[in-house]
Amino acid sequence: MTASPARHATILDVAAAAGVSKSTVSNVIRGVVGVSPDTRTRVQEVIDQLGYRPNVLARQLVQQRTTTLGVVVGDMGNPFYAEMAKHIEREAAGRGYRAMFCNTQGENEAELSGLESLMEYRAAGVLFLSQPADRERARSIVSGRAPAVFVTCAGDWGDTVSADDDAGAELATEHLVRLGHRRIAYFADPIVEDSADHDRQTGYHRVMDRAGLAPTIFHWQRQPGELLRQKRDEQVAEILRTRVTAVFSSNDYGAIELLECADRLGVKVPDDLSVVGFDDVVMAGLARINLTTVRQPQAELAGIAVEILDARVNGVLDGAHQRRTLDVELVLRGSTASPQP
Amino acid sequence: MTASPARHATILDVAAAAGVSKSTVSNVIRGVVGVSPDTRTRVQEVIDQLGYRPNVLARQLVQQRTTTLGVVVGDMGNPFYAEMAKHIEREAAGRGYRAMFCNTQGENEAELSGLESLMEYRAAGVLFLSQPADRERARSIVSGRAPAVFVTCAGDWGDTVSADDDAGAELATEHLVRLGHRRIAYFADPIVEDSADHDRQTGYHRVMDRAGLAPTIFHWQRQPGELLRQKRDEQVAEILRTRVTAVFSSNDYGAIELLECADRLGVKVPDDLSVVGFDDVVMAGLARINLTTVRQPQAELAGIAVEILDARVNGVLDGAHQRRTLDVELVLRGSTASPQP
DNA sequence: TTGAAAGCGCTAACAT
DNA sequence: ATGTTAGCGCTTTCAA
Repeated sequence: MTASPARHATILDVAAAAGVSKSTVSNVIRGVVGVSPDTRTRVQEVIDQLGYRPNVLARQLVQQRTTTLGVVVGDMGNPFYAEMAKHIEREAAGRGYRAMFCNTQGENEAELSGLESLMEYRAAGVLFLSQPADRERARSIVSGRAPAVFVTCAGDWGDTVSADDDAGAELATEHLVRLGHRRIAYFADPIVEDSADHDRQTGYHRVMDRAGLAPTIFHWQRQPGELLRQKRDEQVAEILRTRVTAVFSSNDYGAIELLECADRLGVKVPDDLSVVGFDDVVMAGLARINLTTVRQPQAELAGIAVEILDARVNGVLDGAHQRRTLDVELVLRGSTASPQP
Repeated sequence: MTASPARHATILDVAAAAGVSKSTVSNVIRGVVGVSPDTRTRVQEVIDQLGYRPNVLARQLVQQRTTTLGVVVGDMGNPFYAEMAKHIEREAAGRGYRAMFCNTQGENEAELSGLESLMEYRAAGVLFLSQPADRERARSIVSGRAPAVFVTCAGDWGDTVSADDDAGAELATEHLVRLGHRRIAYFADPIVEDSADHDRQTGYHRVMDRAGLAPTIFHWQRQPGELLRQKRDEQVAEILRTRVTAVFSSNDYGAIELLECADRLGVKVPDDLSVVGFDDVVMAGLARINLTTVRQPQAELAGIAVEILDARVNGVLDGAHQRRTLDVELVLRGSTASPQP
C-alpha cells in the first residue's frame, strides 16, 4: 500500500451524494431540529459510507472560536507535571476541548514561540502549569486574546488554582515539631514556582516561630542541565553538619534526591534524619522511597482549572480573576520519626 | 480588568492601517521576495504595533494541510510514556509542528473519539505511543487520511519505530546466565505492547535454549484499576517457591513492583533474587531502586518517529512502511548478582 | 512591485 | 423542510 492521498470528503460531496443542499447536511451534522427523518437518515448513511468528518478548521474559522486549549508545561518528564498534564487532558476532552501541549523545558525561547503559536491556532484559552520565565512578554502575547489560568503557580494576569501551600507547609512542619525535632530545615528546590515556594516558606516560618525554633533555609543548587552528584552530596553533608535532624523539602523531587544523598553518606532515614516532601507523586509511595509528604489534589486542581477556563471561554464567568485554593493532606509514611536521643 | 474580548487583528486590519492590499501583507508575512523594502518595513511596523498574528486555521484551510501532529498515548502518568511524550513534543516543535495529545487511559471509547477528533482537526499525521485497543476501527478512522507511525508498538498499517526488543531481551537474559543463574523466569507485564512483549520473550527463549535452561513465563495479573497488593505478593511468593533465582521483567514498572514485593516478603535483592527490567525510566536509576535494566533510546525513538512522519507528510517518503529498529543497551546496576551458593 | 478576485469547507441568517 | 447566499481569514493565481 502506498502513501495515502489524504483526501477528505467535504460537505459538498455528501450533499451531492445524498441529493440535498449542503445546508441540509450541515443541519444533520449539527443535529438541529427541523430535518425530516427521511432526509436525516439518508444523509447520515452517506456520511457513514463516505467516512465524512466535518473539517473543524472551517467550522472554527466561521464560528470565530476554537475548542483548542493551550497547555504550557515546564517539563513533562517531571512526574508531577506529567500527572497534571494527564488530568488536564482528560478534563479538557470531557468538556469537548482538545489539548495542545507546549513543553518548554524552561527555555525562554520555546516558551514564547509556543505561546505565539498557540495564539496563531487561536487557542480558546491557555493553561499554565508553570509560570513563564519572561512574564511580561508572555502576558503581552496572550493577554487580551485568550483567558489564562495558572495552575499550581501564581500569575497576576489570570485566574489561579493552586493547593494551599501555606497550610501544607504548616502540616509538614508541625508534624516534625510534634515528633520532637528542634533543628528543622526548609529545603528549597528552584524548580518549584516562586509563589508556591514563598507560601510554603511562610507556613514553615509560622510554625517554627510558634514553636520558638530557629528557621533555616537551604537552597538546593541545581546546575543547568545535569546535576553534579558530588556537589549535591557536599551540600547535604554541610546541612547535616549543622546538626539538622529534619528537613522539609519544597517538593518530592528534592526530597527524593535528599534521600539518595543521605544513602550515599551513610545517614539513616528516618533514624538520623527525617524528611518530608511536597506533592505526593507516585514515586513517593514506592516502598523503597516511602516518603512522608503533603499531597496535592492533582485531579481536583486540573478539574477546577479546566472548569474555570471553560467558563471564561463561554463568557459564563466574567470579571475579576478567580483565586482558588484547594486543601492538602499530610501523608504519613516512613521517612519521618522522632529524633534519636 | 474584565474578561478579554479576544479580538484578533486580521490581515485586512493590517492592510488598511498600512495602506496596502491584503495580498501585500500576505507577501510580507510569508517572506516572499518581490516586496519593496519600504513597503515591507511599513507593513511590519503595523504588524508589530497591532500585535497581529496570522490565523493558522484560515491558512491551513486554504492550504489544505495542517501542521498538527496527533499523538495517542495510553497513560501519560506512566513515566516511560511521559518521557516519550516530552521528546515527541520537542521534536515536533523543532520541525514546525504542534502536538495534540490524546491520553486514552486504555479506554476504547476515549481512543476512538480522540482519533476521530484528530481527523476532524485534519491532523497531518498521527503518532501512536501505544497500540489502539480496537485496531480495526482505529485503522478505519485514520488510514487513508493521515500517515501513522507506531512508536514502541507494532502496527501493521503504518511505519514503526521501536527498540530492538529481541536483542535487549538477549542482553538481559545472557547477563543473568553469565552470572550463574539457572532458574530464570520471564515476567510479563500486560501493560507492555503485545508485539514488544512477544519479541522480548523470543530473545529470552533463545538464550535459555542456547544455555540448555528451561524457560518459565509468568504473567503479572493486573486488576483493572487498582492493584491488589496482597494478590501480587502471593504471586511473587509462588514464583519464589519455584526456586527461581532471577527474573527478567518485560518492563521497569513490573520490575519495580517486583522489588517492592520482594522487600515485603523479606527476599533480598540481589542476594536471593536478581531482577532485570526494560526501559530504563528515570526512576530505575534512583539509588534506592538501582535497577539493572535495558535502556531504550527514547530521544532517538522520538526523533526518528517524527522525522518519518514529517517525510510522509511532505511526500518525501513514499511507498512501503518503514520498520526501524534501534539498538538498546544493558545498564548494569545493583539489582543483579550471582546466585547464592 | 502591487492589487483584484477566486476560493478552502463550513455556519448561519434569510428565502422559499 | 430545504435551498440560497454571504462571509470567516487567509493563500494564490492572474492582471495591472
